[in-house]
Amino acid sequence: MHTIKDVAKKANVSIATVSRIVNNQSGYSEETKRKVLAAIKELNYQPNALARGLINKRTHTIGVLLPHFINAFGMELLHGIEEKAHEEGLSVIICSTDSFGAKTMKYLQVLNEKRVDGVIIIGPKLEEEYYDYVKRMAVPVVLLGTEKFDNRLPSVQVDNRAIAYSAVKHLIDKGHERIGMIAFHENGPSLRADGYRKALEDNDIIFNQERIVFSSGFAFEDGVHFFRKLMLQAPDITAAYIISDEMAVGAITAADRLGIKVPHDVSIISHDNLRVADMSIPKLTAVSLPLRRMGRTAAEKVFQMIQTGRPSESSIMQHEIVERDSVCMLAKAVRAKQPC
Amino acid sequence: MHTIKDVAKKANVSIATVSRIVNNQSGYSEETKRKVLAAIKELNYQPNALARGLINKRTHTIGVLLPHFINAFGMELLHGIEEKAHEEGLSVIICSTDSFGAKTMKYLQVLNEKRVDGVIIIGPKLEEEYYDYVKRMAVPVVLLGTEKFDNRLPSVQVDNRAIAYSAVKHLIDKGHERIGMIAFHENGPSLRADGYRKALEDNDIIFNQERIVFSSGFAFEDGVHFFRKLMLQAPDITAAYIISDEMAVGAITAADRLGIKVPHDVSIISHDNLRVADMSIPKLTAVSLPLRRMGRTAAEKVFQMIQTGRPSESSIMQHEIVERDSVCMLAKAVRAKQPC
DNA sequence: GCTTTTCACGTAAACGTTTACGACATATAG
DNA sequence: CTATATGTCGTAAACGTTTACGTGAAAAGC
Repeated sequence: MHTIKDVAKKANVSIATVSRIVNNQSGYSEETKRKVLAAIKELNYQPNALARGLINKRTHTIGVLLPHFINAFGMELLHGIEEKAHEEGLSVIICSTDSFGAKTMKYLQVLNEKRVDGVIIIGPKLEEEYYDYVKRMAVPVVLLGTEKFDNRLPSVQVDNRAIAYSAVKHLIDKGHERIGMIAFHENGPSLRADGYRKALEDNDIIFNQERIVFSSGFAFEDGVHFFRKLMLQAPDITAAYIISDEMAVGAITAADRLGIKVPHDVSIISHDNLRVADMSIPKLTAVSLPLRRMGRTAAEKVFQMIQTGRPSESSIMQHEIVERDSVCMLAKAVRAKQPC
Repeated sequence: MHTIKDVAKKANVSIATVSRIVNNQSGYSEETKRKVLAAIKELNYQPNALARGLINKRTHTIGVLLPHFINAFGMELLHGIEEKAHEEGLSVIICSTDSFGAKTMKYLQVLNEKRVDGVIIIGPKLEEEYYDYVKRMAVPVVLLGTEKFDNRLPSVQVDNRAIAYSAVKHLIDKGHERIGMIAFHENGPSLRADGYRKALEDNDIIFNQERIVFSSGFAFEDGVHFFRKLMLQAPDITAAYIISDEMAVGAITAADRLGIKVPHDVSIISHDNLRVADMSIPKLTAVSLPLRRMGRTAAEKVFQMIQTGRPSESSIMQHEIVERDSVCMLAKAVRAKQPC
């Protein structure tokens, strides 16, 4: 591995001149530039980013913390981040904090020691401990997720209440009234459950506790389990809003076993719109989140913050409903009993 | 951000002593150790990895090149890599070489400039250009993938011929004889198509060109398209080996539209055994690849190479068949015409 | 009690860059 | 022709560590 000194020697100039040429600043003749460039090519010299970083205080590297690696959801975000980051000349170090806990702190320390230029934290919420740490790190941090707001730090998120509202409104527009929901079990009040409730109220449908069920996860298995539970609790529903695609697929499987046809007996609208939404039978009508774009935006924000040194605004991304085959119209006449 | 000097000053010792304590070497009294540790804690000093790397020639960072980010397949591999890497104290930089091409070269350069300790390259094959470059980088490189062998570099792979053989053998064991395949269209001879053919031959079933179809991709859409094509070319098959889960799901969708029931009319065995295999209806019987473990193994190999300085052996990972619901037994009596 | 070993440190060079400063030569202005 | 500006370069300090080497004191050996 050659250093700038080797190049300088070979080109018969000082290292300062080589440096100037490499960083193309001014202060040299065309003649010497040629010589130096030739030497660089011949030795195929690559500047040492460590030495550069040491003096410039820029590593052109950001860290991404994401829980539950495997999740397709996080992957889309990560993809967006990586894409944008590399466009801006940033490398990304991934830290998968699988079992949320002590590991995260370790990762933050590593990122700090490596002097990353910024950090993106994916996840529902930010523990106080982590917040304190990143604050002391004094690098740009942006939050990327779907759940709680932490307005002490810039974030890119979606409005879960509005999303749930849209989803349920869509079902209502299709003629459904007895609408179930598989929500996520949180400590505090659930934004999505809120939106669900609000949509019902705004359309003069009375809220029925039995029609909402709280899952402990977002996976396929949770879908089959909690859909069964939902149908047990509220057998008369004609539609359901399910807060992840995987769960929705699980619900379809469960429905299949229960002899319930989707969408003929019960319509399903899901959340996220990942690849799998397009692969199930029937294809899922879903609220689509611009995950890739969210990742890009997060990367853009850290980049901006790195450049300007001042905190960025938070962004709330728009969602949209993409209609496929898991929701069907319920004619007013048949609303009573029959399937559509 | 405090440096070792600040700590030294605060503890009234030299920076050398601080360094020794931080790296816990010998050469100081318990007394001074206490003092220094106290100073470190008070300033919450974190050593600068750049400066360390500069002098130690170790960055404790590896790079991972992976094409087609989005793919769940690559994600499993990446997950394994990340897991093991962090266990060994290595950070991982991801480089998604989406559009295979010029981007890869850029990434390699970046990794080189950042002086990563090792590189893992995920992908079917290694272009000559990249090979030359990584050779010049003179860092441990391991190949991770499923396709071609490149025995100039250590790799972790699976034996695709054996896998195809197993898959087809499994179908034969279940009583099938007219077996189709959706293979991947490659320039050279396909290992998987080879295994398919061999399994037939070994069981005295004549190979029929019409029963094999070559896809240009591995995605859902390819599955629906090429399954349709397959059924047009060879309407009499009772089973098919399809080389990706997503394609298999696509095939089921296509079958559904064609009025073909899986597995009653045609059985399907797929490849990879990703999460989606468990989520389709019917659940897919599949050849399971230990992707996570493959990732771990790859990371382990680079780590080993970093430590010892000598190249590692290549590994071929074992596969297994996990039986679910997409393959059914064909009784000898009914082999002629009826479904099972 | 004197030499030798051991221990606890400090000094300074090195890692590979960037960059402020100064030196010298040439061009420009008066 | 002198004074000044401009352009091309080199020297050396700095970034934050690690580590070889040296120093002095205390401990050990005789």
